[in-house]
Amino acid sequence: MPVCIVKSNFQIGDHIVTSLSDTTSQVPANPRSRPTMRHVAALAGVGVKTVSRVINGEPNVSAATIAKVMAAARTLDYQPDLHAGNLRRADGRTRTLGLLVGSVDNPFAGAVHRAVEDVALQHGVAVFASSLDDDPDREQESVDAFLRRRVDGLILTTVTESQAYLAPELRRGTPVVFVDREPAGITSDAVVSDNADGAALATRHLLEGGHRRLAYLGDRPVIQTARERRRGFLEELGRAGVATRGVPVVDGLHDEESARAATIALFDSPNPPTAIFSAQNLVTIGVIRALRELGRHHDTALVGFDDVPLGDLLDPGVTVVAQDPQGIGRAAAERVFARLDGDHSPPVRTIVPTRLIERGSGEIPPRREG
Amino acid sequence: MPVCIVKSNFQIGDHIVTSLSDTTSQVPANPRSRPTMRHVAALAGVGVKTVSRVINGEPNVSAATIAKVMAAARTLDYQPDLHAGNLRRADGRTRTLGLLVGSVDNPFAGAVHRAVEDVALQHGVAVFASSLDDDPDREQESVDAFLRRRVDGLILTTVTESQAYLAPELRRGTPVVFVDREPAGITSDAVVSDNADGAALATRHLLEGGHRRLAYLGDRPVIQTARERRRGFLEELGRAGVATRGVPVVDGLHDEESARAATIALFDSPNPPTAIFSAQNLVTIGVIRALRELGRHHDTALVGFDDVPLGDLLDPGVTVVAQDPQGIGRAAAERVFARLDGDHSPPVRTIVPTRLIERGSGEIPPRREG
DNA sequence: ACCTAGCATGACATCGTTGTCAGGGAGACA
DNA sequence: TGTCTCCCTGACAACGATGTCATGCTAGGT
Repeated sequence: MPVCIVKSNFQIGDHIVTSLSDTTSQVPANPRSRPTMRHVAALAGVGVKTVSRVINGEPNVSAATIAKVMAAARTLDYQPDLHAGNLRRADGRTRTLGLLVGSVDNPFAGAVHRAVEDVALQHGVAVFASSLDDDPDREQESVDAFLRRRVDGLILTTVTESQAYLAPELRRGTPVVFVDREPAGITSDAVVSDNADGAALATRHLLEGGHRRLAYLGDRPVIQTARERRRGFLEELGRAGVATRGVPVVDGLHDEESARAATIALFDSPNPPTAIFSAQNLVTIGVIRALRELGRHHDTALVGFDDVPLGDLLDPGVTVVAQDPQGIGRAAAERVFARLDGDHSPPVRTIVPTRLIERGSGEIPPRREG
Repeated sequence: MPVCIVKSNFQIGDHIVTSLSDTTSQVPANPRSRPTMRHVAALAGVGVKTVSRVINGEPNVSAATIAKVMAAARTLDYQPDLHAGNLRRADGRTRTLGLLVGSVDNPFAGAVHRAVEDVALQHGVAVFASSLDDDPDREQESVDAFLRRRVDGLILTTVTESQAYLAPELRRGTPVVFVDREPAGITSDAVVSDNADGAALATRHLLEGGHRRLAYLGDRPVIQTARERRRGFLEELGRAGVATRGVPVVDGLHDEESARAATIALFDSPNPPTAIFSAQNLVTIGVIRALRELGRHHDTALVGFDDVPLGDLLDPGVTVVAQDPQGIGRAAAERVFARLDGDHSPPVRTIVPTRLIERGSGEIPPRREG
């Protein structure tokens, strides 16, 4: 059937017969090889540049030629090679974007990713997504992998001490937007929640509930947001005139299990806290598990930073300071595209607001004891 | 500062001075342009091919030359262009993989994605991730975008009626692995849960609990897994000798809200079900919300297909037939790499087992009434 | 001193595409 | 009929890298 079409449409110009090697016959020699513009051109009986014009919708091609070329392209199932085109194309854009998040298997990152993808899709841009796993080496490797593939822009969550290694790339004009955590050793656009402020909000909520024996459970201090949240917690206690000496501050919790163990240890002391601020979503879940095990989930207040899936269906409902991962992802992607569209204004820090969602656990009053 | 280094290291060979145009001076003219191998070669005072050898770790380069080239590459912050190399490279691999999932913002897809990424990382392969949104057009566009970027392999969740459009690509030898849903109109590797079997397992569990008035709530029948799960449910009822006439089978539920509404409607009938099988995770959540609103969550049994985040912390705990998204992702990625490594055996269907997790909601006994 | 083998190196063509440019043909206008 | 456009079209170089091949050099054997 395709042979039919070939015969009826195909006219060989002498120059083609003499100049083409046997690897470039009118139809790819074996079906395992991929058709190129030259194959399409030969089959349509036109020059490669004309095929290029048709494929890219350039003007000044006759309707008859367009039809011939489209037919040939369809017959061969031709797909243009974006990267080959890019090599020569003036703007040098790969229409590709690199996204680095904590882990793609994490509700916060998933929402960020989805928002980025939606904005990218409108621009015809594909997204590389990688997981950071809070490993500096993985960060470097991911960024390298992105740059070797010549992404048009980067959206990064980082864990290295300094991102100065990105300075040359920034000078070359590649947009880099930091999400979730602010950059160090370099200035560039950033889209973040106000972590200190959100933590203070959570803390104030507990203080206003009458609690005075609070505890902080959070992630490792190498993580910038963890430091900010701890700062917000402690500063709010200071503002309220609560002595921070003796306030349990447990750092370095990275998953449910460590948070659960830390919580249990906390209640093994003579004067356990009446309220807990857990500064990360996995930590919050670990705390919930521990409180249930201890049977303290109805007499210990809990406010978490970052929302927890189905937090409203638990008993008690989980009060959280929720971030807006969708908003963060969208804003970050929009920054990238604004930069690509020629926005050369100084770097901006976009702060996406957090909000307190009261669901019960944060409204438990202090126990009267001790 | 960089100028210093340049001066001390740089030796110009005559042939370079005469042959290079002004656009290719020893250092990129302005810092916005990206250094190429020619820049590195000029700065190191060697030929481009030698730079290529060093960058790719090919043998037969003297230690001194290697040092010179590395120094030059570091000075210029050179990053090889993977796609340009690919154009000429024998194997034609982009070390890139396309992954299409329901939505990257979905716990099941997140786990699949993460597992795929981990396997890919071991092979030095980057992953494009896109969301399908159960939209056939989006499927086609995503696959096109992947192919134009010459991914080495595809891992796809699909929603088109037929994936025959992939036949030419398959003939060219691109590995295509279908995940979660089986392909139609084409044969290729697939990695899926046994949906009918899992649904039957859930149904049997409810029947063994003594229930006879069951209801099915599921996703749109255009989705292959939705059809399979419904089939498993109905066939199990048949095997148990329960008449399927009059059994409420509600299709087309796509999100929490529609599932919630459908559940409420179900209880608006004279003889509501004593047990519900919800065939998708968002549907399960919608059902839970509805049952709570109606105050029936402690007297109506519920088994969901696919796990629900924090399902063990709810009251009652959510009994589910859990899939193994990690296992699915890993198996799919391993199939792709096996094919890339030359495995030409016939397509295989890998079935990743499901398992029943009893947490309470599925063990509620039937109400005695009516 | 001569030959040979093998290492080290760079010139050149090439991958698939697009930018540039030149040329041919048709129609408009004098 | 002759010119001047404008539209179509294809040859060719170029993008940044690698495969191929030829060449120069050094060390080793006679």
